[in-house]
Amino acid sequence: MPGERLTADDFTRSPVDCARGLVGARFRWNGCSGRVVEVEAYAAEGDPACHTFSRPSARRFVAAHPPGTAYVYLNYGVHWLFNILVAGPEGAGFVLFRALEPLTGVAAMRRRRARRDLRELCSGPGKLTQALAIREEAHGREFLGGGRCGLWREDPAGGIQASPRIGISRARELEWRFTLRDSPFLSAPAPGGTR
DNA sequence: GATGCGATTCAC
DNA sequence: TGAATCGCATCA
Repeated sequence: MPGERLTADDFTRSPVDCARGLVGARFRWNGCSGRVVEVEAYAAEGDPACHTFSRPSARRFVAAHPPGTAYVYLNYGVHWLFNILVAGPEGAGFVLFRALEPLTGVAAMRRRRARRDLRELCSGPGKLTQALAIREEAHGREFLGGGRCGLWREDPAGGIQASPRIGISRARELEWRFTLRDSPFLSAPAPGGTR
């Protein structure tokens, strides 16, 4: 049973707090849903790995949209990556969704992914957008209050681990990747300690 | 206008 | 281990 629904207000703390607080949450998107088992935080200020560091367009996006807005972009010219905009007194940034534990709509996920194993459906930022059919049309959308999409708080039973973010070249020292401990649905094992 | 680089995934 | 593939930033 999902807990209370998340609103834009839940994305007004720091990007790190928002990311950590999302682990375990139920994510629903147009008939599919999953448990959030892996996210990363990116800070608009002082984080060289964040798009805002080198992209004026990302800075314009942050300035022009409210917290809770979807930030979706094409990576490597191949994969759509899904983020949620964070904006508040503690700073702005993004939470990148990196992996889900599939819960409902599994047949559609399997069809879109052309994979059968549950662990191969949403175990990566590009995989989960393909499984849930999240594409560029979601970019800039306020989806938290929608009837078919949204997030619901849920206890991260098992605990949360913090570890370095994946696939970045800058600011590797920051442990801003948050994973549900021992989940078999992660994009990669988490080496970090309990947090 | 041309060049280089990715918050990745999958096949080889 | 390397190809696929393209928007955006940077430079000429």
